[in-house]
Amino acid sequence: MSHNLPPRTLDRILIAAESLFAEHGFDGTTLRQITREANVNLAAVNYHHGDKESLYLEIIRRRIQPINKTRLARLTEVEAEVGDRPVPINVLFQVLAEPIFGLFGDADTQGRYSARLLGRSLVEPLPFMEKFLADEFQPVMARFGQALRRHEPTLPPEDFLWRYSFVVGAMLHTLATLHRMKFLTRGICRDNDQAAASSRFVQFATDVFRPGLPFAGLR
Amino acid sequence: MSHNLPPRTLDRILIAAESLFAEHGFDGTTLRQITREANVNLAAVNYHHGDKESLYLEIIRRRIQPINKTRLARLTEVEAEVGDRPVPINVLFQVLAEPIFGLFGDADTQGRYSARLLGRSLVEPLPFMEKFLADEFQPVMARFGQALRRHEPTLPPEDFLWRYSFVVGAMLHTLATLHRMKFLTRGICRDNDQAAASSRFVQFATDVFRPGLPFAGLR
DNA sequence: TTATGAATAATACGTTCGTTTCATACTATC
DNA sequence: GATAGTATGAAACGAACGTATTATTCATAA
Repeated sequence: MSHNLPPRTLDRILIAAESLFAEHGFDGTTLRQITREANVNLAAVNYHHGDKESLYLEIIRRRIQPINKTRLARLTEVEAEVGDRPVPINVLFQVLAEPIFGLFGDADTQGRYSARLLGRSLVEPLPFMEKFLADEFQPVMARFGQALRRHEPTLPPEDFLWRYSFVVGAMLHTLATLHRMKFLTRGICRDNDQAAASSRFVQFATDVFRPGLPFAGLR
Repeated sequence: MSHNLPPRTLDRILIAAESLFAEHGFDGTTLRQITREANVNLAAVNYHHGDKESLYLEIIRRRIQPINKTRLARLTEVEAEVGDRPVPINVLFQVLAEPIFGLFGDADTQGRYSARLLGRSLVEPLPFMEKFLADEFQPVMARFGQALRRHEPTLPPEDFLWRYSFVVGAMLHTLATLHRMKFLTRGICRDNDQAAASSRFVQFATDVFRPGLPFAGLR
């Protein structure tokens, strides 16, 4: 009944679990690690969140749902602004990328783990979350794909999808590895540089889909 | 009792473990699954390969070492062919991509698991293999980066590395998800289509690094 | 205050994990 | 054919796993 109480325990579990899942994966993380890190009793996870899979799914859901909601809302906005004309490619990728890269921009360091976990779990989804992810991303991908497709209406779907797959791969890889960008670039690029990642990815994706690139009709 | 001649115990373990690790990850795979799948005794893994981490590292090593060796050899070849001129970008990416995408081309289906496992373990390397991977990829990345850099000599290193990171991400993502390309594209693209993935990726990466793209000097 | 249901804590349960032990079977050399 | 060295098999180890059970504390409504 007392839902007005500060649910400190419940949130501390989510926070601790998120960072541990991001670092060690689902199978590499134990409930004992989580409860120790969250400073709660071992039984608290099962009491509040059910089993381990439910906890994991809840963590993913509470991050990705607001992001996809924002994406759809912004897409509706920009589509209204341009009227009948197609939404510019760079705007489309801003709409797609900025909400999820925005995770890195949280005041604390939690957002880094959120983004890393999303990147990890979207590449190789665990069996128990396949259906959730399919339902969750279907509307976004459908509307976004349609909007992007207007810039390449004559391109065979296969060509379009290959390019799209490469670009999504680049985005997910960035989410999953932005925390060790400095190591990967031998000190040149900074770790967790949300602004750079977001703007550079948008520019990258925009150029990939800019009509008239030589490879558009090569094959 | 009955002992198959060609595949010895040691090899059967490697084969079975590779596919299981590719599907379920390191922590998601148990030695009992592996030995059951390989039809060998549970103790055989520890007897032949030491502990679980050593087995995993050996599986990665025996796939990536020939690939990197081939990459370096081919790079030497093409560099000799062009003399003082830079190696064309598309040739560079052929050298980088074709050996690893070639894994999919094995007669049996084992290569699919090899590629998928490499894609997975190169994105989020397990702690115990960080050093091996760093040593393994250092020569390849150094020589390849130098060769590619000759096409963009004035580009700031940071710009170059961001683009490179996106392209590598696209490649690794392709390796990790090529087995469900049909699902991801709603039936349009085929699963495990090595030829398409390889040639399209080379074309994609070549266009990304083609000099004179608008975003090269935008920021 | 007391009654009551929710939250926390302590602990135990049954499994399964990676690894080890030790006995047995095989293979090649003399 | 005995023997030594290698490989396999059956079983068990302690530790750690996810989850369940039970008891206790706490906050609030009656």
